[in-house]
Amino acid sequence: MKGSSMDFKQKAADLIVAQTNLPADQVFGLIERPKNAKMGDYAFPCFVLAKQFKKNPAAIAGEIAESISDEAFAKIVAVGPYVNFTIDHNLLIAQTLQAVLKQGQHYGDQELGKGNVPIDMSSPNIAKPMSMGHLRSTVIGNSIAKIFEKVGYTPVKINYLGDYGTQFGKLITAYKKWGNEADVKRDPIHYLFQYYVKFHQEAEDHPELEDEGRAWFKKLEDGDQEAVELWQWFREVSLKEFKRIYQELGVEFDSYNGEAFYNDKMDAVVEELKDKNLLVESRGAQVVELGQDENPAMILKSDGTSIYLTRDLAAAEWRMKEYNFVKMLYVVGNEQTEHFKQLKAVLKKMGYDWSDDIYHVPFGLITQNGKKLSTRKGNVVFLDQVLKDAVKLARAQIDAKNPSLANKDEVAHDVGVGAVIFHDLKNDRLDNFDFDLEEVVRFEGDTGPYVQYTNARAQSVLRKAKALGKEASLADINLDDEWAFQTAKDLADFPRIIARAEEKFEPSVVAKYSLALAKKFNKYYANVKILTDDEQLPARLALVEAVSTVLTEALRLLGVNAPKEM
RNA sequence: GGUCUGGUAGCUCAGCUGGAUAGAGCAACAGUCUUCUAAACUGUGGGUCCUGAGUUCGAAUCUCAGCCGGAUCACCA
Repeated sequence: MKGSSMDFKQKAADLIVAQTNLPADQVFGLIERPKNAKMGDYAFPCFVLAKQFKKNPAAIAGEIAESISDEAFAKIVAVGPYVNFTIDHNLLIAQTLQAVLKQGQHYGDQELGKGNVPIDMSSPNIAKPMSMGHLRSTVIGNSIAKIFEKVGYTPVKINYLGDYGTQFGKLITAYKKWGNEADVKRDPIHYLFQYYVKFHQEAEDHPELEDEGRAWFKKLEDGDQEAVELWQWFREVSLKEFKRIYQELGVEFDSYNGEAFYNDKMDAVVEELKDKNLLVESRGAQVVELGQDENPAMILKSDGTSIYLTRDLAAAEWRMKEYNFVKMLYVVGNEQTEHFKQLKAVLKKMGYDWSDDIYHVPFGLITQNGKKLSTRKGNVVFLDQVLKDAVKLARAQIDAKNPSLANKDEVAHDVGVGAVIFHDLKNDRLDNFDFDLEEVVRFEGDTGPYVQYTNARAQSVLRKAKALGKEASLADINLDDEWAFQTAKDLADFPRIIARAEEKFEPSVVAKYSLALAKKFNKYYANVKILTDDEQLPARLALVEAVSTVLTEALRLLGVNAPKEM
């Protein structure tokens, strides 16, 4: 934590402790940041001391402020009941820039834990297009993986594909009735999805279709050659399509073990539950009782077939054996909260204490025009289309703003896709939002492109400096303007921001931070002429370089590229 | 109805383990490009922090109750 503002807060706490004999951790906890920067950088409220010393807080603050001093602080004064500390600005700037430039992209790396952390994420269904909902799971999971990696863990990104289940019986039925091979080969997801939607429409008037679907699924389960071949084909072409989109998003997986992978592992779980006397018959089904107020966890339906909880139990056990995880995360919509409660509860009953290491990382629902998206009704927002539109808009923006840019297509991709990803990550995971393309693909204000643009400007300055034969230096830093200080203070916060994002499984913490830092730097840029040739030029360049380093790293943690020009 | 979750500016949202005049972005209006990329910066207007009690020296933040919205409540995933 060397070089961060942690040092200063700790220092302030130490000074208070030495003077008051209050417990160190209490003092540290009480120290806050004044909302108004003019008040100083840290403040210690003296209310708690009022009773102890039987004096009014303002008087106590005055006495404390007068009796302590330290070279780390330019000013320590009492304002009302507060002892306000003003950091030696240049000291903080110098320390922070030193830390960032020396550590480069590793600035902010920490050892908060270690071991494997499987992250169950994305998990689209075969033969269905990826929607904005899958985008959320994908980008949130991807970002959490990067954040966990930065603090010492080894993330394992698992794409738990929806590649099995009764819907494949329906799909086979639909394909055989209305489909043809050429269409599927040409545009697999599009046509397969069309068949699927048509099946549901037709089934409303012709319920016998459902029976046909069930029959085909039975055949699939029994290993019927035609059924298995069709299923494999559907899976293969779908996966190929998904991988294309993942490439667009810059997301890679460590495992594509989907639902089908666990088909042969469920019987063992059912046996285990029986052996442990946890299975009870209820209304013809086999369940695990979870207590008075809880719904029982269904393991086998009344027709004897398994259900997704059964499969998830098998998957959890298998993953424990395979990865010996220290934590396991499921990045799945909040509508499945109950399911994961049950999953954890059943594992606990089975005697697995590692159930406590499983976390459901839920996220809010995306609607369109206020209505819930429904795959079956064909009311979806296709992720593929959104990305295409975003890139196209970004390209138009470049043509308008920077027509001489060299690699326009590449940058348009980074900016367009970056805008979509950033938009999804900047708000609290649990917030619901209504999909609106214009809103998602914005380039101004609190957006990904704003952060990217800020970085591009910083890079531009560094390029120009290099052309002039100037470069950043940590020697003799003496930046005394307020904008530089505010920027440096944010830079110093980066390690703590990452720690908080990890603790809360919350990429938005990093996204908001990147916006705040970009804003501070833009003010600096607007008010300070960086490339003035004086003795502080190397110091200013050090600040610019540090900002670019941290912005780039923050964006990387979000899964967003940071082009050097745009 | 039970459980979970949310209610902050016209809109979308920040506000960390309670602390000093409640903050951004968008939208509106007014400025700033012969000067490091104006995808930026500056300024103006805009708020009963859902309501009511309680805890506290101090509450947007914690507790309880109520109102409103969302999710969910075993044989889909």
